[in-house]
Amino acid sequence: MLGMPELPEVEVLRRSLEPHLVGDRIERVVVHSPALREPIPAARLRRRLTGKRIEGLRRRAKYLLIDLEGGETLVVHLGMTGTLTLDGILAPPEIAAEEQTDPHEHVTLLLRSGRRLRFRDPRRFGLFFSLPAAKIERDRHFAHLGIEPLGGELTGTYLHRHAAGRRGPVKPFLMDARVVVGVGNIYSCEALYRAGVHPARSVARIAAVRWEKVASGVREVLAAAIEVGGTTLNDFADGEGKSGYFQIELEVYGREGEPCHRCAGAIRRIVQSGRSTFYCPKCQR
DNA sequence: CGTAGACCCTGCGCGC
DNA sequence: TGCGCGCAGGGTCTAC
Repeated sequence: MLGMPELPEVEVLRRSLEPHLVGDRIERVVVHSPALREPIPAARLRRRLTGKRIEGLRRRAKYLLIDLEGGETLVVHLGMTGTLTLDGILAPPEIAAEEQTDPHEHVTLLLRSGRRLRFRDPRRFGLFFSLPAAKIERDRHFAHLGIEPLGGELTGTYLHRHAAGRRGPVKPFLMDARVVVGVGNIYSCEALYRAGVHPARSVARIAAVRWEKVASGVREVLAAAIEVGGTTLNDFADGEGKSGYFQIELEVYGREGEPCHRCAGAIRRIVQSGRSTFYCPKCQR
């Protein structure tokens, strides 16, 4: 399985759902199985969501934020295997036919339009809860989060400054959400390949010019993935129920032993912080 | 304080 | 062919 919902996938989902959801209204909240990484607060959701109009969809890091009339915000995180699909006109027949018999469907929101917004997550790494919009910034899921990678703040200078006083390798540093959000395992590998920086290189040993390349590597690989519609995943489906679709070409991730597209040398795999890292030992120093 | 590791969970690929 | 094992991993919490 290559990849999972990372920032580009969530952003693509947001864009695809927004025009269909805004203006619709949540008629009923049905929680089929509350068991997730954190239990779904069924009673609160029923109380705060029922009857509310959907005002807009935002994204913060990999969280999808659905703003509702009255100031409540529905927070959805897809974890590794979560999907959010809108059925009715838009869902593929096999999903529509399953109705609520799908054992992995955790929540169904019945909308006034007659459509249903379904959240399913077999591996249960996702999150589904709500809170007042005004409290998001102070909520423990959001309070520590760093900058958005595509908001214009991600520069070499920013990374260089945040690396000061730190010692670890650059790849886990890039994945640290306190520094910059939304850079997961796949895209951190791809960004460092683009930048020509070795994933095990200490952040204390990266010069300003190279930090600039790391920053642009992150920005460019994420922007490219969003443009293409997110990387394809077996488990991922966009808001209209299509499973995966187009895919940006991954240069290193999942390509251990295969030839580097630039130098033809073998891509190598190592483990950092318990996670697979792929890189080209010749092109990345 | 900064970093490393455990944990949550199930589908799937692989080896025997 | 069938089965069992180990890997996949974001985010939060705990341990050092």
